[in-house]
Amino acid sequence: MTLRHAVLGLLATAPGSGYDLLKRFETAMSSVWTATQSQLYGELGKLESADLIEVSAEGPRGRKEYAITDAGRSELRTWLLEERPPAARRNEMLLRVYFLGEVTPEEARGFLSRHGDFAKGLVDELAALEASVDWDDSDPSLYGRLALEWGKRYAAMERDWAKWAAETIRAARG
Amino acid sequence: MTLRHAVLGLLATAPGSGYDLLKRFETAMSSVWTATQSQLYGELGKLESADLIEVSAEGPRGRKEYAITDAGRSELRTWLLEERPPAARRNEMLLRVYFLGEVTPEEARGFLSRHGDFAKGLVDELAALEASVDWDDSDPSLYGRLALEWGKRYAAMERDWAKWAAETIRAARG
DNA sequence: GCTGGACATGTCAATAGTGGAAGGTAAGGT
DNA sequence: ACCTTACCTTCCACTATTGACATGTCCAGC
Repeated sequence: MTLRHAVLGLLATAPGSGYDLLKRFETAMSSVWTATQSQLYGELGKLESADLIEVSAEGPRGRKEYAITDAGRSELRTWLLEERPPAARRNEMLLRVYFLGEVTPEEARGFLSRHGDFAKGLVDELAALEASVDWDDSDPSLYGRLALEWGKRYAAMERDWAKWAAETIRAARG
Repeated sequence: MTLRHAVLGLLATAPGSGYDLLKRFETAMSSVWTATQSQLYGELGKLESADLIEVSAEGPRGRKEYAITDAGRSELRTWLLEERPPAARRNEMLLRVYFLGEVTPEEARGFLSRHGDFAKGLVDELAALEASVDWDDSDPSLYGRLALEWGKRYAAMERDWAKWAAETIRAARG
């Protein structure tokens, strides 16, 4: 039931059509949550049926702009504050690490080194992104900044871990 | 197609029945990948049809022990070395952070503080786990140790980030 | 001998998510 | 006028995942 709340959250920030929301998923939120067209339009229909959102305007080309309702805002608050975010239980990269005993130590180090390079690139990208954004003092940008900082720390952690892991393999297996 | 490779990886380490694998998913791998019964037995059937695994023994209670085939090992290697792990694109906790502007700053700090406590608990748990395990020098334990270290670093990163984030909110909004 | 718990596999219905095709409208440039 | 591009929604087929239910066997302790 998370897509539902992602949509509610986006509409709580500002009303928009399915097409608008799709763009927001593809850009600002792409590293946090994603949705495809089919999923999104389906969810909008369900949310409207449940009276958590409503059509606030209609535009050209059949465009329907949705806005969150009071019931929707209340549902969003409940999700934010009363439900515990489940601990993440899937990580494809780590799954591979688990099975790295199936290849040679050299190959395993190669895998980790590629991953480390990727994380290093990400660190730079996020730093550049942060520098390029004009951080005003409004709420949305404050919380977006917290999320961006999380990304930076995550990427740095993976970069350092990958380096350490490759060295550990070398020490243990050559 | 990741469950497929998770199963192949487990069977590459040691043969086992569906029931065995389920236990391994629930314990050793629970923070890395999960699978339910229905998914697992279904996947075992598909993998057998594709000749990536085979029944290596039958036991009491209809038990079928599966073992990986050469084709399966080759598929596993390809997945490990030639496919790029996709960047994670969903994080429910971060999604909530994104929308924290919908609640008061006090509530937002409460959310982050609870999350920080959770991460702190995890750091301790993982440290205890590490201390309790008898790390011999075999391959599986080397790579399991790398994964465990990742978990420790991840939890520590989240703990520190949550603390920083709560302080940042206090500084900006009180 | 019985019984409860662990072992073991299988099916079903429902929801979540992916990818693509189809069908159409509006606006802007040439 | 024409054409391209962006806008916008809807539908469909497929795979992945969850959770519950069904069914039965073996084994240890009483």
